[in-house]
Amino acid sequence: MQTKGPLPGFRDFYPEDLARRTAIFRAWRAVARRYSFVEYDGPPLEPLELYTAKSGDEIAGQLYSFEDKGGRAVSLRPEMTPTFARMVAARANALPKPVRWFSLPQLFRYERAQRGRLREHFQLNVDIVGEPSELADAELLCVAIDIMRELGLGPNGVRARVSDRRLLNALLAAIGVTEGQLGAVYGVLDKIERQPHEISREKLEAVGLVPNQVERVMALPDISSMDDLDRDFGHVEAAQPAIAQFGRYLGHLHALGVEAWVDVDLSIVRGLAYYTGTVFELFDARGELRAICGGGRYDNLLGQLGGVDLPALGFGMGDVVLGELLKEHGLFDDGLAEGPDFWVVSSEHNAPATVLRAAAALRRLGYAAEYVLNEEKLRTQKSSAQIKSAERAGAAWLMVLRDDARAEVRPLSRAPGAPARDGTEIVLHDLLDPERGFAALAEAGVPAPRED
RNA sequence: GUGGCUGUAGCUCAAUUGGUUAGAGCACCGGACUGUGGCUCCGGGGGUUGCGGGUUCAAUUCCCGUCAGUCACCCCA
Repeated sequence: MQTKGPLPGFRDFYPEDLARRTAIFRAWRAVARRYSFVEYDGPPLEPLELYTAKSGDEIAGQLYSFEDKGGRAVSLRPEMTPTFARMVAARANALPKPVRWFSLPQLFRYERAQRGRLREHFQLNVDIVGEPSELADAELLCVAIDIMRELGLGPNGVRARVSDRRLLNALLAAIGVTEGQLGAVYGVLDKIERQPHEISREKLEAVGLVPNQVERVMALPDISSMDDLDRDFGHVEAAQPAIAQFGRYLGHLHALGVEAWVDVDLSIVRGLAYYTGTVFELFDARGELRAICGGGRYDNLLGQLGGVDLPALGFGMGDVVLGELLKEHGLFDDGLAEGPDFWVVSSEHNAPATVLRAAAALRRLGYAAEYVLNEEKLRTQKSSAQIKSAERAGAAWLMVLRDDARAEVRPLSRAPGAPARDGTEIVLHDLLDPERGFAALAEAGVPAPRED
């Protein structure tokens, strides 16, 4: 039933949903920082021309754009790169190179929603500016792969498919593909897995490739190693620099310890035209979902967008497909319950106000504390019923009041059917002093409060 | 934007060839088990069957439209 709810393609985040999102964000930030990237952000709403100027009308049809009350043509951001380019360009001379920035923007597009593709999503953006070395390319991909590792996904669950446009251009030139045919050939390679080979061949013939050229293009996706490259193109003098460069890239990935994830795949093209060098995509190993992540080197884009001639590379990783994959692998099950640290239970021997004082003291110490939020129940409800509430709330510890001066502290969780364990008695007054309070709780086995 | 499939309680699903007041489990709320627990038992709230029209004595069921979801195409930052 769907009478009211979020707009099509938008999501409500219930606490359990937000907990999953937060888990993804945590992994993103943790790994990015581990590689010494720093976080930035920009406006979610930008001038429309920021996006139409770059690639013409290519994505204009999918922009979530409108006119604001001041008559300005504006758009919710569909991607972060133009904003990033503007910000970097504005301080290009002052920033130490290479620039290593990341961001977690919420992005928007206006198109029909389908699985893994909504009108709104969060996308980690990681970019490096000012470094032409393939060491930077390797570092960048390593970040993306390390995030998979951080989330519990190994080489059996996720594959990184890598290619390089400079390499591909060199190989296509060796085959005899002309500049004018390049775009069409890219298109065929991009779809070669999803489209019958007959169609691919027809399209290649349609742009003027002779049968021998068609077969050599169709064979490019079979190249999966440096050995394959040497075998098929080792004799082509003009292709050697690009082949060697790609080899260095793979070598760095090996040294960084992520080689097990990486597959050479020359059919990885990436849709947008601005990539100039390495390109890569991360996929679930079963190939059931859309790409988890995509990126590469775009050495000319900062010049076009921001007017500064700096090499750059980056990737985007969305939360939607990633979330589906984590759900499939059952990696979302733990750590979702955010219950209180303590549940304070009243007894017939204490005044209700004592419950409030005990909870307040725990909270001042930094613990999350809860109790039955109903005065009548606080006076009369049996402790068994209160403990039942504590369980449902997911509390970690019970503080059962003995009277107005003392309480028993014990862990709530226990094996089903096991008898209740005896707790440790503490003096409530001790909680008012941090030093004595933490000491008393430590004696009962309670860890220090979490800080986050 | 184009086409296919699907819409019944918060969730998963029932309801005879079209037939009376649309049911169950889980979840939620309350209570009992006469003061330290996941069990068990009892009770309760909750639906204009997505919405609107049509056919019919009668529509959850058949037809049309619409909205939403989903899949494919287009596209993919």
